[in-house]
Amino acid sequence: MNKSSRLAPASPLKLVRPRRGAGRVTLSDLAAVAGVSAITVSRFFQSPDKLAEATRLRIAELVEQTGYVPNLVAGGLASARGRIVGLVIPNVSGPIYARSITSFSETLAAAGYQLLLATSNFSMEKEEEIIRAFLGWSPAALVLNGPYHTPGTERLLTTAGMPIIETWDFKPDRPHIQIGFAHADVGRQAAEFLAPRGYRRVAFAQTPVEGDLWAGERHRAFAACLQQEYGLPTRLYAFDRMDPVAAGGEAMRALLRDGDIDALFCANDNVALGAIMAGHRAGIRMPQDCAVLGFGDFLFGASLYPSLTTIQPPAAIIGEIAAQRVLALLEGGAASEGSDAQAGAQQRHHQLSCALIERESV
Amino acid sequence: MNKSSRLAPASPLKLVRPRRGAGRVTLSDLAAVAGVSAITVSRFFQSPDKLAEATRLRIAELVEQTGYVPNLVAGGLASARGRIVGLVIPNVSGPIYARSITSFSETLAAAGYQLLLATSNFSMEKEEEIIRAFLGWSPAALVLNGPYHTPGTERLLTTAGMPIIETWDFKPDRPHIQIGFAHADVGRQAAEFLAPRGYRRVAFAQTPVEGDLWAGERHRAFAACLQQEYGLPTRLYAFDRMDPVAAGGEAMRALLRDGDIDALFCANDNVALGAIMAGHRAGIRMPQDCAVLGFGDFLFGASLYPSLTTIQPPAAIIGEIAAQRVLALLEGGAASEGSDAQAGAQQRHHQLSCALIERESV
DNA sequence: TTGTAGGCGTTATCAA
DNA sequence: TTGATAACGCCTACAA
Repeated sequence: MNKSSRLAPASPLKLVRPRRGAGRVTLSDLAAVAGVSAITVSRFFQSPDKLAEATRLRIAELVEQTGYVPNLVAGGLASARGRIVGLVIPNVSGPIYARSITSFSETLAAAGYQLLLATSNFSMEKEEEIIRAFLGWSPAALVLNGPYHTPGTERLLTTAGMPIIETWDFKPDRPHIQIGFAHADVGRQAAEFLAPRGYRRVAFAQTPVEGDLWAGERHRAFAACLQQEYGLPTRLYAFDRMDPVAAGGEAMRALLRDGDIDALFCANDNVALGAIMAGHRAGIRMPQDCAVLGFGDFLFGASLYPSLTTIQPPAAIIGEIAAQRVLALLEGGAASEGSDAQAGAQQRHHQLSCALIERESV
Repeated sequence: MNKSSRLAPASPLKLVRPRRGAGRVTLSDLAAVAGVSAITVSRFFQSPDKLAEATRLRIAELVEQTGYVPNLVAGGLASARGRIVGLVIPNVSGPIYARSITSFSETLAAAGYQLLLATSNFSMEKEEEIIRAFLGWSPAALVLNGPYHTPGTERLLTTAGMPIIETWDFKPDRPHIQIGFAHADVGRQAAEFLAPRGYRRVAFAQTPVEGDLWAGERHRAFAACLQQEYGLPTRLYAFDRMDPVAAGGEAMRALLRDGDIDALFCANDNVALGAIMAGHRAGIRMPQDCAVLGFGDFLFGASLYPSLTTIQPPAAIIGEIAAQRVLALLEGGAASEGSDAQAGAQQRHHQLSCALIERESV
């Protein structure tokens, strides 16, 4: 069948190449040289324990000598399940998702899965495009950020026929697996941390990143909790068209001009960094003149002056659970999203919480 | 041929599903409904202009109604060139590579390519594993960081038969396409910036990230240039087992203890951030008591106090050129790495340079 | 402008 | 423990 399965006369291991394909050594080439059938070589990779010792060794040697790498594209087509997982995130630049990606991809890689990655830049339309493109690769699973999608995306997802996981948020009524935390909880957490410490004139510094709906959720819950539980108003400082650190700086400058704020909850640690640096430049003492609370627990928080009190999302955990969840669903054979009766059902959703890291800035 | 190409009696668009495959609508299904052959539907996606207006419209409508997504796995197998590009980077957490990934993936996505991503964590062995796994997907191209690989990787690369691009470094004698800058140049650039400004007691703050060989290259060239051109010694502050920001803090504290350093060149901006914050904590004035020079031009540099003078690597440009280079090689049909006579030859290597962003800290 | 035939490299299925 | 055969869904080559 395979015309390339004869050997070049001179060197027994330099195999003749096929005409159209990638030009690589194939399973059949190896099989011909080893004197077995292709399926036997296939089994060498799939379930080596089902081969006779001698066969296994012979094939192992050949694989070593030829540098054969199985064609996963062909395998994916034949088995209808490629070992590839699609991950769509808002951006890679923010340290906030980076930690999730790292733990996610490392856990998956250990199980032999590869990561198809694309960034939506906080745009639901772009997310839909990406998902459509991903689906063409029949990924084993799809991991998205949060529950905000276009109707088109929702339609794609319901018919996708593979595990769909939404991360970094928690909305219990969703049809897909959820691994994350409620951003409203974070807002309340911040309010209930600041108010009892005597802060009465409180503000929120918004991130300038358009489409980051979560920052808005944190802000609303923060303000609502302060109002309802403590009768306190919240001022909002928001600036467009700049990076988050600069926006934090602007917020701090505006706040000092207004002169009546004693605690600033920042949309994230980058914003907080900008606020703190602007505070230094203005010569104020922190937290005495103005306390600063962050969100994200970025790398630099502990090294700032004052070191940053912040709310730490379970970034690495999210990535790890997502990966484990994917693997459990796939390896367990319960790959269909409708299989609620399976083992996954009781822990379909993972509601996590954020830790408040108390340092100097509050 | 395709047993699923008949319609279910009740609803004209609910297609019968095949037995073994992914269970999705296929090209043949669509073709049967449209009353054309499969290849015509294929052409609808490949070269729509070659179809008759009426045919195109009919197929377009069907695609819309069924939500058909072409199976890229099958397409990749048939055409031996999947629209997928492998990218291996040291890590996603550092903002330094993030910008490259973003511009790279966005340029590629616009051309319909997907990104297979994995992180080597600065380990050459892990890089080899990743590349081996990637090769199984027959990526259209492979983009790596720098020229440091295991012998096994080198072997894989020479026989891979696809464009290989090494980024973020520049070593002209490499067999693969290079897009980056010489880190030694950065070291010299720093030396020739500091020395003429009267800084005589100079130190380098090393990053604690093991395997980041480039920081070492910058340091060596920095020290060598200062020694040879200006007769100045360079002190090295290096700390292990901590994050880069903390290492910068330690460096600054050590430096202040030693009391005889007036300029600190940091392995990157995270290290510089730590140094500046430790400076604030110690109550020194910067740059008067100690100047700080960074590398990387991270987001926060402009917002620090003092704002950070730093060396800006062409991160986004690297990603963009890499993507364009990949596309040119692929679309131009010159996908083979040996095709030097092609258009790519004269700009095979791209040596870029870094800009020195002068702000307040030096 | 459209179609036919055959193959891409692997795995599922069934049989030995 | 191993093999023969037929998909998997699409694309290339060639033909009409």
